[in-house]
Amino acid sequence: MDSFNATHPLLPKGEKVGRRGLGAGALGDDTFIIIFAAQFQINMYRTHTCGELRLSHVNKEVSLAGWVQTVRKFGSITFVDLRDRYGITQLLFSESLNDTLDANPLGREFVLQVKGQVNERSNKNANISTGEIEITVTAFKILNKSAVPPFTIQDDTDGGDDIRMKYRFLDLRRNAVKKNLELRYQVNRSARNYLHENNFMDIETPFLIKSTPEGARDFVVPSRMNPGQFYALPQSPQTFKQLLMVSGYDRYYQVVKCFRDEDLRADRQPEFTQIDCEMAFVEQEDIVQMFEGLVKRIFKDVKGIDYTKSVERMTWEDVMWTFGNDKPDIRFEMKLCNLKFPAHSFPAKENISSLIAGEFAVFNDAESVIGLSVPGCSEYSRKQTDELIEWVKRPQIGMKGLVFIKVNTDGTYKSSVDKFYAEEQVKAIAEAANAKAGDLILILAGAEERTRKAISDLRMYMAERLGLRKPDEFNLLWVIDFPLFEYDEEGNRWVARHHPFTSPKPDHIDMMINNHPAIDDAAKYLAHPYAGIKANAYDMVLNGNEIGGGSIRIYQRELQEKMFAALGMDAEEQQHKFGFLLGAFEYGAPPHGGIAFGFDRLCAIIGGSESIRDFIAFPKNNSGRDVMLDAPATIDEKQFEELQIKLDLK
RNA sequence: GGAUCGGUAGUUCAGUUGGUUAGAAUGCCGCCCUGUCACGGCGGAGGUCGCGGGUUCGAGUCCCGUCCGGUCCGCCA
Repeated sequence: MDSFNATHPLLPKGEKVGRRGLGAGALGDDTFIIIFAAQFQINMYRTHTCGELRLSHVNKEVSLAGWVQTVRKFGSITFVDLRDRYGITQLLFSESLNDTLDANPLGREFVLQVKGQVNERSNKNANISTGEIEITVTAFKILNKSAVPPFTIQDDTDGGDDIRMKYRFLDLRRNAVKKNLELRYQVNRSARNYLHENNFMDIETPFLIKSTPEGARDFVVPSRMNPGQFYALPQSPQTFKQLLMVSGYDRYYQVVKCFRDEDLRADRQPEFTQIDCEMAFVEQEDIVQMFEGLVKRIFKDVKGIDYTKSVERMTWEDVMWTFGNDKPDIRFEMKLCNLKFPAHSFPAKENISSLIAGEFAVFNDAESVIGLSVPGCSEYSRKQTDELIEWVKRPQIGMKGLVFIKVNTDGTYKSSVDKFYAEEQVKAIAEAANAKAGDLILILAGAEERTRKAISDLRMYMAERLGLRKPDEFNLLWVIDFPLFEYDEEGNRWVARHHPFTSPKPDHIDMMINNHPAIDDAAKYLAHPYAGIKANAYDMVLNGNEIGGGSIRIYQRELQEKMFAALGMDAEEQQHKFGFLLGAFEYGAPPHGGIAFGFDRLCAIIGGSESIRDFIAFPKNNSGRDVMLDAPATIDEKQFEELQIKLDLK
């Protein structure tokens, strides 16, 4: 079995192993990055990695270890591609090893150690970095066999998502996944370097904390030592980082797991990672500048992009008005034309509904009528416009129909409402929509909230169709001045839009304190003074994705109590849930604020992918399951007994 | 909680209006091959058509239920 000749030393005589780089690189030096590792002598198993050898190594005696990618038998010689994390090196087994190979056949994914000489290839392969050389094997040892993998370990694998997730440890061997994890690590390093250089301190906060069911559902963990009681896993380290500010650690950060027991999406996992940051003695402007710097640094370090332009800022009202969405993609224009809207939604805006005055009942009956000018689509065929109509009728969008106006290049107009409006009127609408010759104007009508969301979705859909969402283009945006409150129609109460620790704009504090929160009629909520209170909150948006959000916090006990009260929490409940924080605010809490970035999502966007699962080593599936572990699972009877818990499943 | 698409060989998929023995590619196994690198050539094995029920002379195909997976809505301070 053992084809490796033990009497042969692994290495040429006199050469020492392994101390050249590993210690200095991996342990101490901040400049250590992935690619350098390939240049270190590794250890007793190998002198080089599979991505390392070049023409300059010719004639060297080396040993390599890795996985068998392919075996190509060619008469009496055999080529083997040996793969490790760093690359692929071709091995040549010549005729003299045939008998040994026959006795010890190699298969895909076998773990192999070889010793041999580096030789220049007669036929070079320009596709791989080691393509100019090969190893003429003198001895080999099968370190471990492998079962035939259920899918091919190649860039273009034949495996589907399901099987790859079940065998994720094999999937992770593939370049396509590996480069995503490398990118994730680079983003991590870049962020940590930037924050370290700016005097931020990484402080760990606990994972076993108390459940405070505001917002998302908590994951809970039963306590054996305290029967009947439960820990919760943190949705974020929010209160801890605020306490750290009270403690004087004025610049804190953590790359930290957060947990939310809500349904999943392609870009949502039950456990996910945030770059969580907090600063003391800051105003919004300090945060904005510091963390623009962070994202720009990541662009520079990871993508080599110099993001020199200033980051745009828009208020929440402006983005909702202009794009219908609080995380607009501003890589392209396509601004909305608000033809009709309820007075309460955007008080400062002039109503131009006279433009659509006429006999068209759909517009007349609608609360809102919003248009969108799509560049260069006036030539759309009947089939194409029908396609768009079908698209908005899908249940996810839920509109009843779609009105379009073609602004022809010859200056004429053709619309689906020609019989209701004179050409002059159509022209006026087109001008209001800022349409140019050759554009196609799409108009939706209906209830304000739904229509605004639908037109925003349509805007993204059209941009996608037109190829305007370029994955290699990055456009940052700060959305500021969010509403402090949001009305929860189901619970018939006001809830914090960001979280209850977010401070109101100073001018709006009076408004918050002097208006009782109770409201009987949900329909009245938009007219309620709370609807107009703005928060010191900000989101960072990248290419139509919210990548980070934060706020300047409340740091005075009295104001925090008013805030809790506004959310319907009486003094007793406040004390029970957040007594520790209110107490801390009495002992010299400094003004402070912070931000948290969705690390997985940031990596996915920078990596040009829609799904964050590609950037997580061991992700959960759509139902929150780990299909590799088959978790969650039931637990032993003994464990239930220890916890003093009895199941009573409905 | 809801909508929608899918489940056929180890894997990725095709499979007509319901009709003979369910196919292809790839992977796997065997033999041949001294410059391959998506090697090539010849041969072979491999199927509970997710599961259960129904309609029918006959079901991979139609119907009902169920399980699993993808995407989305609700939800995600």
